[in-house]
Amino acid sequence: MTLKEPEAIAKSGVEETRLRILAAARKLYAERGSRGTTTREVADLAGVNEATLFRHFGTKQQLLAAMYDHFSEASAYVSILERMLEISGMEAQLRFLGAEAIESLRRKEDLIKVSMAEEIAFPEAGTCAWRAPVAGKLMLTEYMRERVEAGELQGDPETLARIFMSLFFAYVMANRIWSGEERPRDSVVQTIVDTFVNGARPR
Amino acid sequence: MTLKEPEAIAKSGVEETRLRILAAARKLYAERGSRGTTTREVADLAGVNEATLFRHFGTKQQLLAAMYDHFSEASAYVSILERMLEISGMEAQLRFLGAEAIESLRRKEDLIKVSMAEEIAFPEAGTCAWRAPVAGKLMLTEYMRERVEAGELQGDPETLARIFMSLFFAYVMANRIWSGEERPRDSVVQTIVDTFVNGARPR
DNA sequence: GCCACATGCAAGTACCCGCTTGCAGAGGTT
DNA sequence: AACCTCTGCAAGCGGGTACTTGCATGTGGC
Repeated sequence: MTLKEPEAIAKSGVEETRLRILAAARKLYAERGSRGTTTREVADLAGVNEATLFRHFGTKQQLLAAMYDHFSEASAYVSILERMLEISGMEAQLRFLGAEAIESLRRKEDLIKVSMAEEIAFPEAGTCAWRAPVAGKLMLTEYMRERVEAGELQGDPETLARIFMSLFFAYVMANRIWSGEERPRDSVVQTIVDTFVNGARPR
Repeated sequence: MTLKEPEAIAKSGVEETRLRILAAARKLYAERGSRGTTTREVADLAGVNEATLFRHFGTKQQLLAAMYDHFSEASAYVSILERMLEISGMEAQLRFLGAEAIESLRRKEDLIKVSMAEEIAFPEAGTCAWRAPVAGKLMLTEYMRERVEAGELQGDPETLARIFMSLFFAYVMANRIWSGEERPRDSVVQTIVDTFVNGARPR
């Protein structure tokens, strides 16, 4: 612990402080929006002095941007796609993808709602929060194109991708409002994918 | 203009003031959220003194509630359902419904986003803003039940209703984020309804 | 021992916001 | 003319908020 990586130890403390602040910001911003949350509250929740918060991030808006950036998980989508392709059978692949989409959306539901509301006032944050879903849609469009060319699906690939994602997007976003009873996740995924692939017409 | 309806003339002026304030509140709240908007700004945009705003609505929160209440159009759904039932053929009915849903959602997109972001901080407003969609889903569930009993569709009616509405909900909400090119509305409706009824599998 | 640095602490600045108040004018009613 | 109601205007109150500053403390590296 003496001379390996000069400022690593100090940095690790610094980094942990940063992370605590970012986590606190996410929690409070998600609950009340960035405008409904004071920097003092964020600092308190992070167990940090307000001055420290400003020394790290400079501005409340820069803190917001840093938060979106840190929690966007844009890279996660690639690994999901890779794991999906290891599964055989289109419907099983789509079910896997749907389940992952629900998990991902649910994890970021709070951020998405905040960014929706603040996208006009603070557009950078909006684009940042949406970066991952947009990337996901691009990859899914490519997948749909292959399915269509293979004769397994029909229609415009981009529209298919959008419809597919819409189903899960709306399921998560509107869950609290529309839900009667909460159904188990796998059953929901099964129903949605089945309807997407086969439609609602009786067979 | 002398003695018909004693305070009607005065009231009409009063009513117009109220409406101007409500419209201004909607515009600004939609742009920046209720917390991001000051009562002074609302009053200015309405061309009204701030004191007048408070004399009308008492509190900023009461203004917000009054705004949701005024713009919710909860009654519109009944007439849409009635007009839909005059059309013959399930797919044509669903296309009509989808087109109306897009129009209605687009008109209220701003309010929905505001209420989404504020539903935790101010739940009453949320329920108020969602009253109309919830009522619409109930009616649509009933419709789906009839289609299923008639053998025209299969599945759980409530789930079918939810899937159907989700498709249009997400289409409007995520339009700005996902859109490549804007497609004509009727074409979009056609594609979505067709996929809902027949699925994406080639025929 | 000394330096560099991250942090806590306390106080403060300069503004902003929701909301109130008192007064005055304008319009219509009786 | 007397009155009532709606409104504008200007000032202000109390509290909050983003952000700053100066100083003290502790910790690890040289």
